[in-house]
This record gives sequence, structure tokens and C-alpha cells, in this order.
Amino acid sequence: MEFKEAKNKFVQTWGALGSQWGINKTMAQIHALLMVSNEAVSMEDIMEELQISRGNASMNLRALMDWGIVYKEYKAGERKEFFTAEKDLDELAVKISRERSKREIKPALKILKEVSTIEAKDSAEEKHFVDQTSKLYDFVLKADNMLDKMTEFNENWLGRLVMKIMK
Amino acid sequence: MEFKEAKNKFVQTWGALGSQWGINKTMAQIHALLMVSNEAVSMEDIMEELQISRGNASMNLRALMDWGIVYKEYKAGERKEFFTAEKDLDELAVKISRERSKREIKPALKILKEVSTIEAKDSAEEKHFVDQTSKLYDFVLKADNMLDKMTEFNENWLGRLVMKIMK
DNA sequence: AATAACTTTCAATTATTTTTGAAAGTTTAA
DNA sequence: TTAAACTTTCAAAAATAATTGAAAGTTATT
Repeated sequence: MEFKEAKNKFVQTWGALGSQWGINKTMAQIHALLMVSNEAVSMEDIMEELQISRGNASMNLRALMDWGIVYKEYKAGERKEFFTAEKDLDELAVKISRERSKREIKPALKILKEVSTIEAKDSAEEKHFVDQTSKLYDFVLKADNMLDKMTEFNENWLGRLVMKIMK
Repeated sequence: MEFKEAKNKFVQTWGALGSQWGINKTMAQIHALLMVSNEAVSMEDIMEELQISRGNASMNLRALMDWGIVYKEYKAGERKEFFTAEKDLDELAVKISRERSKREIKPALKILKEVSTIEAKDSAEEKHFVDQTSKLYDFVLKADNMLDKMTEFNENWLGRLVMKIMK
């Protein structure tokens, strides 16, 4: 496989993966493209490589910057803007999980707390509801914290040890 | 908040969360409904509660069974089928992550391996591509394994200890 | 201050995904 | 074996999400 083909395959794959995880395809593709570029890329070049419109490029670049995983860069003497992606994967993971936690998990937790604390009458149905949603609240809270600590854990020596023990 | 309202709120929230994570809304809603039901529910009742068509209910129940997180049940004397959800959350998490790993991560890893092993010419561009995709391959592989081990880890005493240390 | 070089915005269009509902299929009971 | 009680399938319709492109906005240069 030659370089151009490999690059294209990577961008397509990353885009597909993104859309399966609730991130729009173009956004994931732009990110993929920037990740494997060794230097900052202009909007013009992004449009060209991905065959997308100016508006599309602009909006998705904005979204990526809001997520904190793509940065703007200015080149001396050049008028236009260039973009680079966060390339440190641990950093990337932290930012993505923080952002999704903030946008999606935290609000869901709030609702879970609300619904799990209604006063259950003595019906088995209501008791089960409260029990199950409470468990879910605890579980999601724990998973959320864990994600947040994952990288930290991953780099932690004791963590590595535990990891090894668990094969 | 009264029970019915709480139940509805829960189902809606879980549905919204699902669609943000690449699972269709109805599928997540059916799952939510079954999770908080203390007894098996018929297709008729699911249709009624969620206000969805028979076809929709049928297809999404099938999908949930394919994921291994919803089961069919038969009641003595009753002709129709009833459904229940996996209610053990650790089990649920394991099944979901196994399934997503199998369907999405593993195929992506295969591509990542392919593209990261092209022969890079001496251009910095190609070198960077190979370097970055290789790192990504390792990272995704590690994260995938970690997810698989998460529950196990969560229940693990040493894990709990590490968890505490990390506050 | 006018113009050129660029970026952003957003209503309209297009593409994708989900949902419907009725016909076809299946199973059980009489 | 027929009919009733169900479930599944899938083409068409509806709903949702992404994309376009041109006008409006911004910033730098002369």
C-alpha cells in the first residue's frame, strides 16, 4: 500500500468510527487528517483533501476547537489560518472524555439522581424502579470518575503493576 | 415527582444518551423501560408505553437481543412473548463493551495495523504518518483491553485500593 | 478609506437514519 | 386444516442530521 492510499484509508476509517460513536463524520475526518499531518494545514487544503465545502470545514473546525483538540496557528507572512491537532494521545483521551462527561454524562446523572429519589410507595413496581435507578446512578458515577482517572492510572506505576497482574 | 413522571423522564433521558453514543433512540428507550420494569413486558405494552409502531418495536427488540442485553420470556398459558433486560449493571457493561469492541474497535484496529505498517519513504511526512498511526494502534489496543477488564478491575480489591489512593 | 484576502453564518438543499404499517410469515389451538 | 394470535419483514414515508454556497462579516494591506 502506498502512502496516499494509506492516508485516505485512515481518514475514512477514523471518520466511520467517529460516526458510530456520536461524532459527525466530517469532524472525525478533519481530526484524522490533522493528526497524521506533520505540519499545520490550511482550511483550503482540508477542503481539497476531504472534498468538502468551505462552510462545512469552518463549522467542524470550530467544533474541534471547542472540544480543545484542534488548535489554530498563524504562519509568519501568511494571511490565512492553519490548523493542527492535539497529537498526544493521552491528552486527547483526557480532553474527549472530559468534554463528553461535561456535555452528556453529567446532565444524565442529574436526571438519574432526580428520578431515583422519588418517594416509592409500597408497590413492588415503584420499589424496583427506585432500586434500579439508584444502582444505575452509582454505576454511571463510578464509570464517569474512572474515565477521568484512566490516563492518570495508565501512567501510574502501581496501575501498571495491577494491569500486569490482571494479564 | 410522581412515579409515572419519573419513569418517563428516565426513559427519555436514557434514550437521548443512547443516541449521543451511536445507539438508536428507540433501542435505548426500550432497554430503559425494561430495565426498570420488575416483570417481563409484552411487545404490545412496549408499543403502548413508548408510542411506537409494531415494526419498530420488533426490530429494536431483535437488535437488543442480538446485543445479548434483552431476553425473551414465555409465560405459561400466554401465547405472546415477553421481554426482560439484563439488570446486572456489570454484566450489562461487559456485554456492551464486548459487542462494540467486536463490531467497531476490532475492525478499526485491523485497518490501523495495515496503514501503520506501510513502508515509509524518507520523507518527514510519511515518517510522521507511520509514527502517529502506530502510536494510535497501540493506544486503541490498550484502551480496548482495558475496557474489557474494567468490571473485573472494579471488583478487584487491589483495584479498589488504587482507586482510593487516586482519590 | 477602499480593496483584497480571508472566515463565518445560516437558510435551503441533500443525504442519512429511523419509523411506519400492511402484507407475509409463523406458531398454536380447535 | 383452518383460523386465530401472534411476529417479522421491508418498501415507502417521515424525521433528523449534515452539507452547501453565497452573502455578510472580519482583518490586514495599500
